[in-house]
Amino acid sequence: MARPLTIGRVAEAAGCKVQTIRYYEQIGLLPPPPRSEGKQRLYGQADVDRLAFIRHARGLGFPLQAIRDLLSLADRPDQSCAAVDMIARAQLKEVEQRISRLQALKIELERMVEQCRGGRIADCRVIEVLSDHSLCHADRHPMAERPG
Amino acid sequence: MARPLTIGRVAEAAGCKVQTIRYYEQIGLLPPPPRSEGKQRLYGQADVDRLAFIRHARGLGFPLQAIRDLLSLADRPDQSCAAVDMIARAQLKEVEQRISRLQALKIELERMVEQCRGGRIADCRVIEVLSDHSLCHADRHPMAERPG
DNA sequence: CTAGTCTCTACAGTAACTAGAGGTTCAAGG
DNA sequence: CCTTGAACCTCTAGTTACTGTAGAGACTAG
Repeated sequence: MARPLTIGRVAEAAGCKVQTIRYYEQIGLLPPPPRSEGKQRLYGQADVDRLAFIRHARGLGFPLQAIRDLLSLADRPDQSCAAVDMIARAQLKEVEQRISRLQALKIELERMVEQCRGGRIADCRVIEVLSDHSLCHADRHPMAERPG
Repeated sequence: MARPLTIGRVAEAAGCKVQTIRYYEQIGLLPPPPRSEGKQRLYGQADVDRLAFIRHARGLGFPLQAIRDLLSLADRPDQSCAAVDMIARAQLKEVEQRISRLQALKIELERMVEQCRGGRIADCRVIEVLSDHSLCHADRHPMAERPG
C-alpha cells in the first residue's frame, strides 16, 4: 500500500478545502479515517476517489442527500441501477425547472431595465414596476429562486 | 385613517408568513411599527405596500441586500435612477449567468441519463461518469449551483 | 366568563459550507 | 537536539432567507 495521505494532500488531490472534508466526515458522507498517533487523519486512494465522486456530483448540482443515496447504491454493484437512474432524472428535471423559472425572471428583468430612460427616481420604471405588481407582465412570479 | 392591521392581516394581504414580517423587521427591512397596549404590532397601508415591494423584488430573485438598497433609493425620489438601474442590471446579469451554468449542467445530465440502459449498478454509466470525471464531456464544471 | 384564536419573544433548524480562535503535531534546518 | 513554521486538531459561529416550535400573554365571539 502507498503511504497514507494527510487531509491537506487529499484536499489538494480532490480540489476542495480541508474544512469541507472534515465537514463531509461529520455528516457521514466520508467514513472516519484512521488517525496517526498524534490524532491526525490518514487517508488512502479510496478516500480520494470517493471525494472526487462527491465533488463531481456536487458540480452537477446534486444535493448532498442525493449523493449520499448514490454512494450507498454504488456500494451495491449487483443491484439494478433503476434507483440511480431515478436520482439522475430527478436532478435533470430539477435543473430544467430552475432554467425555466430563471428564463421567466430574465424576461421580466429585461423589460424593467429596457424601460429605464435614466431620469429621476420618481419617474423610474424599475421602482414603479417593483412597487406595483400589476405593471408586471406575468400575473405572478413563481416564488423565488434563492438569490445569490 | 383606516384602522390599523394586525400582523396576521398584513401577512395575508402581502401573501407571506407572519414570521417573515417579523424577520424583515428584525433585519431592518421594515420599520418597527407602533404597538397596541398589549404590545401587538399595528400596521398601515404603507407597510403593506413596502412588503409588496419586497415580495415582488424577491420574486424576481433580488437578494435582500439589493432590496435594502432599492428601498432606500426609492425613498429619495429626486435623485438619479442610475443606481437603481445598476442594481437591476446586475440582477439581470446574475440571472443570465445562472441560466447558462444550468444549461451546461443540463446537457451533462442529459448525456448521463441517456446512456443508462437499465442494467446492474456495476455497469451503470451514471455511476461511472460520476466516478470518473474524464468521461465527462466538459473539462470542468463551474462550481455548483446551490442545489435544492 | 370562557374558549379559542392570535400574537408575543426567543431559540433551533434548514443547505452546504466557510472562517476563525486557540491549541497540538510534524518535518526540516541548524 | 532544538527550534521554527506549516499543517493539523477541535470547537464555535457566521452565511442566506427564512421556517418551525414552545410557552406565555392578548384579544374576540358567544
